[in-house]
Amino acid sequence: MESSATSSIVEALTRAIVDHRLQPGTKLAEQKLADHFGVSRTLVRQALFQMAQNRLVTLEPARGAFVATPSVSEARQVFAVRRMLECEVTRAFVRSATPAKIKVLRAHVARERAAMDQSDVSRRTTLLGDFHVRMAELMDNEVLAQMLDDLISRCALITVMYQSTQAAEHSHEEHEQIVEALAARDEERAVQLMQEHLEHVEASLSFERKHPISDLSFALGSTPSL
Amino acid sequence: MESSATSSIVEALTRAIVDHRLQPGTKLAEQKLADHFGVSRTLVRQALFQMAQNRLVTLEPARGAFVATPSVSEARQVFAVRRMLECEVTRAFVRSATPAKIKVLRAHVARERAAMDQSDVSRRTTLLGDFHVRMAELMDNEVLAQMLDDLISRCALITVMYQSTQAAEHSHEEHEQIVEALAARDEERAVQLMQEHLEHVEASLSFERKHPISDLSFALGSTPSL
DNA sequence: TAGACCAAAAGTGTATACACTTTTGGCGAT
DNA sequence: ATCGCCAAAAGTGTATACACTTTTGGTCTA
Repeated sequence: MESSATSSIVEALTRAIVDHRLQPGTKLAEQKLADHFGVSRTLVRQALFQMAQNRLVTLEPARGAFVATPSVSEARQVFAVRRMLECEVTRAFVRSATPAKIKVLRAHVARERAAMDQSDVSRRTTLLGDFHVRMAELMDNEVLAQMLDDLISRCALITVMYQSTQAAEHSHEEHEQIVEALAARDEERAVQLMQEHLEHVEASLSFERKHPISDLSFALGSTPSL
Repeated sequence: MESSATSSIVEALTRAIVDHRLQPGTKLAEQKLADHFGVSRTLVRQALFQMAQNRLVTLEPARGAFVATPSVSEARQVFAVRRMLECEVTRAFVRSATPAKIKVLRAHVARERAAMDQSDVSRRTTLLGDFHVRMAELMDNEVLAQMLDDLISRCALITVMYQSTQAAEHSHEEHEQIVEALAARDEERAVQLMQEHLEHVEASLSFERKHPISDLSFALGSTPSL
């Protein structure tokens, strides 16, 4: 039932949104998407419904689906939740830290570094978000990991809307510091750094709206059709 | 688009599951539900999809939808997340507490009391869960509130599966204590109580499986059709 | 020229159709 | 009696059809 057709549409659209090839406010017409992916509207509708629950898309009755445009207030709320949740995740991580887990995080940060050096913007954004998901995954708590994954994809959309581009390097450095504190099993420092990191990310958002137009077919042009 | 037809199906099914009129493992056949609600399979499918994302329903490819049967491990994960999140919610609540907010919580606890006294099992279960959602709502954070709402409906399912019936009274008393600590703005005590409360609830789960069969039309019998 | 109005086009919301998969149940063989 | 096998029934997955709503764009009027 959870046919992979629908999920690959979700993934393609999600990537397009998170990579800001589809800008907030863009209309997502069902038939056009269906044509593009070579399927019927049925599957597209399922995908859009699903994405509406993730808040990456908003549905307006009888008017259709649009890439979500999170408000400033929503952005602040998302970050407030992340601070609550991730500080505790950090705390719990230190308690259950093992050399193997630290190694995974170090490897991840190294990949961030590589993406930075290559100025691969899309991959960089993804990896910076994934750092936080990795931590959650390492706690052996699926529920937690999926929750953070949702929150962070919403953050990606917020970031796209509001983040000035040069903040990435700063985020990466803070990730490195956090990993070192985790490796040292310095709980208070790790929590403190995580808290500050999230505050920095939130503070770096500019909260002034950019232009919300975009061409649908162009944005999805490079996507494998189905 | 987010037609209220679909959402009322979701609500009806959700209540039926949370009130354990539909037991975990019950097959949810699309055509039967469609007949019952007087709509086409299309809308039922949308509803089931949505509920699958909330983890109240699981979808097995080509086999259909079933009321979820959360594993013991998933139950523990959900509670672990709740402990992380709700301790922080409690902390933040104390900081932003006002007499008006305390009043809302007291009123809620009073409603719990009433449901207890009337032995209204279904309402009691709902209210005991809602206490935690109320707190989140009072923080003026929609994102947080909805997140907790999701977690708690999963808990309702878990509770149905694993909770011994007499634990409700205990939960209610603990809610009262928590509210008093919040009213006294005693942050550490409130957090401590919340933490213990969630530990008690988790500890009270018996983790031995009950019988998973059920008759679909019967369970939904009292539901308004569409 | 600006604005209101209306018909055509485009698009969404729901139902239905149909292919394909799983389940069911009976029949024959061991 | 039990197991395996196969055909019928039931059910899911996707596409299409059609009614109804919104949008578009042009014409008529002031």
